[in-house]
Amino acid sequence: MRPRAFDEEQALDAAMRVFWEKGYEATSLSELTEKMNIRKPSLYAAFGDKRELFGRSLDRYMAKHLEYMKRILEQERAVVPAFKSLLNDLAEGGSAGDPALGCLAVLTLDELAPQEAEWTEKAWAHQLRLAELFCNKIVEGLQSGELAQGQDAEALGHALLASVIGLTVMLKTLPNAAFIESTITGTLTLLKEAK
Amino acid sequence: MRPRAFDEEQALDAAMRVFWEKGYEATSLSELTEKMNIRKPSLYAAFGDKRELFGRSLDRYMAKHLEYMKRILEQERAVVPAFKSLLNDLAEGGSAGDPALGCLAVLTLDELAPQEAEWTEKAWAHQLRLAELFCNKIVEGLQSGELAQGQDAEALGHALLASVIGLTVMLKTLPNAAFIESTITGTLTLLKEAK
DNA sequence: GCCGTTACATACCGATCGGTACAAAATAAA
DNA sequence: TTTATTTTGTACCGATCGGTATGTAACGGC
Repeated sequence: MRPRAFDEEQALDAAMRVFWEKGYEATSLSELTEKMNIRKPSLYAAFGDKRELFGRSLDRYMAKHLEYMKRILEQERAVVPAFKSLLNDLAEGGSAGDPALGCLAVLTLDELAPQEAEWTEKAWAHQLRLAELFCNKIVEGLQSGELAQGQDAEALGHALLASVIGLTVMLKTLPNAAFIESTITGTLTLLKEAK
Repeated sequence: MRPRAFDEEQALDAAMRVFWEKGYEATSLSELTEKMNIRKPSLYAAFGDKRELFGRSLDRYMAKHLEYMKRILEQERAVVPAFKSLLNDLAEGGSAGDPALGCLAVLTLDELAPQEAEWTEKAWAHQLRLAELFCNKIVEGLQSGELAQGQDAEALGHALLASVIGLTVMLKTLPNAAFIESTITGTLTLLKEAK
């Protein structure tokens, strides 16, 4: 039989990027086929309809994003420097190199909740995984003695998640660097180091 | 001449509510006219096109929202209880009584940035006003001696803004109350009280 | 070579999108 | 009561939306 003339993963990456930039509603089939460089029947044969394609794009995004966050937190042993580099990395555009892109999972929550339960639940599950990541890192810091005792790891992890989400949204408008830097400084005071 | 058969402010409120629930792209003229209870020619005569109507809805939202935030922060003299009640109020749905509604200004940033510069700048200006509100409140706390000295009011104010934005997005998916409570607890540790 | 099967590009579908032409209805001014 | 002016409801506009029917091109198996 005739083989695919396009690479499926590559096309999916292109679709993910468009959804990431524009969100679900503002993304048209025309733009998708253009950026994916395939025609509509090929798209429907390979990915189903627009909804299904978005679902797969979102899954792909979250998998990559989770790995990315994990890697950054693991690169630094110490907790505070780890979160510091995570926030700074966000401010510099993260894996995509563009701070104004924001986060597809956050955009999904904001744009599609509470109407599209299936996707917002997926996107929220991703946030829960991030929260767990953060909490674990903080627990490490408490056990190693880097962080001052008596802090609520779960509360701090959740608060850091909220901060990361907020910072991501802020960055979409490209506010001045000083504002972002100051926001990061303030956020990091959440974590009290042992003296 | 023939007078208007509808109340303009009331219609604008209805429009604001629809945009608030669905965002700009997912809101159709049909739904707008239905919820505003007017026909399309009346809408266009009174508000211009969809873009203009959204602009006026956003302005109205931001004005109300800013007043609302001001009022909450002013109700409590002390800084920490003030922010505590602000965050709890957010979690209970704020002025609209529905946590899942989120914030129209945040949705505008997330959905329309960086494509629609005019609106994202407006929505960002609103965040700056909120940041100033937060910073001022913190400065008060530092001057009154409620807060421990040596804290960076600006950094904390900005970090609180990020937290509020993040929390707002979280609430759109109605996660369980314990998670939210824990997030609020963690966020409030940003503010260190004098002993 | 041929055949069966699959992917391809073109051209098209009904529905809905944002937006408007038009004429009837309602009022204030004269 | 007439007239000038504005709003209203209906019915419609071209464009674009997401999605598909159809015929042809490109391959693997034989």
